[in-house]
Amino acid sequence: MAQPLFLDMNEKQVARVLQFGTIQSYPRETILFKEGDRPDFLHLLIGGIAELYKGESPHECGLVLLTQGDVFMPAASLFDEPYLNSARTLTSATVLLLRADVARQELTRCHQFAINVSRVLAGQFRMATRQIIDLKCRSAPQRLAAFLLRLIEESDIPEAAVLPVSKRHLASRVGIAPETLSRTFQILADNGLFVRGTKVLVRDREKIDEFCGPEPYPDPAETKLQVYAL
Amino acid sequence: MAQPLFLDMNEKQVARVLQFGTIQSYPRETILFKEGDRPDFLHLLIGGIAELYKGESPHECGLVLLTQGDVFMPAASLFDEPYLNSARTLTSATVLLLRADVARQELTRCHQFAINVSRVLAGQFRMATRQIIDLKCRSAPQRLAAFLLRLIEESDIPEAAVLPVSKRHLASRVGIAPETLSRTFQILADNGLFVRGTKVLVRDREKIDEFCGPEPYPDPAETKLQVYAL
DNA sequence: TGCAAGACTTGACGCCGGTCAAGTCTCGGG
DNA sequence: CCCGAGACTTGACCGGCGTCAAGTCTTGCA
Repeated sequence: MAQPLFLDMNEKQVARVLQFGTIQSYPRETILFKEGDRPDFLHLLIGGIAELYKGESPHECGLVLLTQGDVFMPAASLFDEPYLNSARTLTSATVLLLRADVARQELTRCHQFAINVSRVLAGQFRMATRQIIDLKCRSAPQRLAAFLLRLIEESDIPEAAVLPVSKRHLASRVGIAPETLSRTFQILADNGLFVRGTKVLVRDREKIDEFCGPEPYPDPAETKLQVYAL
Repeated sequence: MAQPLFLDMNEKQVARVLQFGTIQSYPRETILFKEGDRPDFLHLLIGGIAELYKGESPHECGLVLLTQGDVFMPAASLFDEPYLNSARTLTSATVLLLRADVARQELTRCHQFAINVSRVLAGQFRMATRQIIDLKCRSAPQRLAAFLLRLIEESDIPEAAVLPVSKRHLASRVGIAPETLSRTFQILADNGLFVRGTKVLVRDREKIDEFCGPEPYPDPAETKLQVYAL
């Protein structure tokens, strides 16, 4: 596991953070923590998909999708602030739980760990900034297209991808109603991007890039601040 | 200046970061950097008000307002990533310019600086998260009310405040058109929050808190991750 | 294999908020 | 003192997206 949090740390240092850590497997739709909670653990997602979300059942809305390798909200865990949002698994998932107090201590003890934390936080901040830009500068169809294109970048299949979550969750992540999502797929089909079932397919790259509008997401090759979140 | 970036660092360490640093004063509406630029400097705002924004003149939109003590996008400067957005002064402003390469080196040299960077980034990330929540879970009037209430928290006058920027910029920050802003003030007036000219006044605290909906912003007294941005 | 529950789609409709256009108000400069 | 430009407001209109209500399609399970 090339965990950015442990980059360039020696074995002893890593062992110190992992001390008292446990690996847990959860079924789908398991709540990991709720907004307002005090963080006891630093969560590292090892497998499966999880979601950060806000609000209660009829009015909840998704904030981020987390995939393998992602860290949950170190901003809260590492500085002992209450969570701003809740988290749950969407698929069955396995999580590495590190004790927050141990991690916090390592922050003050190991310089390299502090550097790594900075880098991870910087990456997450840029992700968040991009999402703000998306919400403020793009229409719903543009946001959806941009999201799908990013999905395609990260897939191994060229110019295609598979939806990692249900359309309901996808809608929530993109910030639209599920009904609107369906209709929006039709709009995208007219612009070179097709979705049928869980398969996503680019038929006209140029047209859909154009449709997306500003910032076709900066060249990922340039990005040293690795973040896996969607 | 109680700059969180320099917290608990000794004089020598601070001096090293400040080396080659310069203080600049700019008139209003000066562009400090543009999206896509490579960061040469780490900007610290010493006085005045600045804005992070995205896009070109007719389609631009404001992301954050920065005030005294704020750091501009360390996520970009400290890890040598291109800026995701542009920045400009709104009022005349004075800025401390630190060389990005010097700061980057200090990150790897001084443990305490790395810790401070983590804390600042964590605070900025939580700010960003809150804004995402605002955009996805709140209506325009709720966002505006929440923004004004936060302004009031930070003002010295109890239950009142003065708008720090023009209404056009305020509208842009909240994510609505200037015309909508005007109309929205009337809605807020019916709910206990009055704005006339540049003066903001709470007449019915309970009613406006209720109107704001979810998350009346967590008790600032609890928040150790100091951020001044609006 | 068949049913029931949930996921997804489609249609009708309404409202929030954006846009365009025409005022009014403010303020600095000739 | 008046003018003009820009900030702000007000009104009319419209389109995007949410909501409600029926469908249809999928899937797990008996």
